[in-house]
Amino acid sequence: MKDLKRYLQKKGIPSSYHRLKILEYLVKHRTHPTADMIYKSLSKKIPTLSKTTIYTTLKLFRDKGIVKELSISENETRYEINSIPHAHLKCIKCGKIYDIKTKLLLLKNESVIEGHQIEECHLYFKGVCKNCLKKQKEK
Amino acid sequence: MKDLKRYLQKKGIPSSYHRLKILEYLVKHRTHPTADMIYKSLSKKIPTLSKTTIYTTLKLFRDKGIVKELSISENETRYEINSIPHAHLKCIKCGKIYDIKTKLLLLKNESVIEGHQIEECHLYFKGVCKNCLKKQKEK
DNA sequence: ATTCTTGCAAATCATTTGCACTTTA
DNA sequence: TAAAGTGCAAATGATTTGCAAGAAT
Repeated sequence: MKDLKRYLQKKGIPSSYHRLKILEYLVKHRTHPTADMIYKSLSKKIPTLSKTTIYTTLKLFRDKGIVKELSISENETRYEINSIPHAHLKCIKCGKIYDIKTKLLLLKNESVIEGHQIEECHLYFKGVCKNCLKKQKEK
Repeated sequence: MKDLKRYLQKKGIPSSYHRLKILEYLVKHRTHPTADMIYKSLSKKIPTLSKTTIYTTLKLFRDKGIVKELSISENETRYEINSIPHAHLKCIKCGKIYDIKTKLLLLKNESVIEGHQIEECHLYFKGVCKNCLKKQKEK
């Protein structure tokens, strides 16, 4: 918890109880949660917590480079702690999102492709995850 | 227009005036439009057209493999005629979406990655498009 | 005559906003 | 005490749904 506090400060974000808890959640749950998932989980222990704070905090974290927004889901934004570049797979059966190792995303910031200046690179797969495949076979 | 009609029928979709017009729009405007953009443009000439029809038709087209949905924009779904695989760049200045040629997306359907069965592959870039770069330099 | 297509209005759901209250430096 | 953080309720905006009317086969 102290580490998280220091981490926020290093990123230029004054730490508050809510921010620490949201950051802690993201560190512990590498499940690419939605704002609502974070809210539902944290509000059990922090009844006064509001969704607005979740949204405000996630935007702040994003602007400071602490989290990344994934638009792999059509209707909802998902969040993950910023880390080494990787791809994502969303399972069309169970909806879970998996990290996928890849070397493709190592293109440097400010690369130029077809005349455009690239800042971000997202590689998404959709398909059936290995757990759902296993369940299918068992039937 | 007759070609479009035939095209729909080949895909197993009974053609109707509205469906043809929506398909025609998508063929002519390779701008990855939203449902609303299609609606705004077509309803000028077809005042009775409703947004519900746009949504219904786009879902039908998607299910029949005629269009692809892009979730490169956070809050809105964008559509394009299904064609050879390519990547996309969304300009963070002007919002335009560009097609990007790439060989990376030629992985076959049903490929398996890390145990998961892949059905779709999306490669998105975000950055500054060449037109916006040019405008920046001119200042 | 039955089935498909369409349109309207209302509902839904994620996210944002305005504003007032509270906490903190 | 001013600035930052938070919460509530209402607003927004994209998409969906229920249902009834219209068109097509």
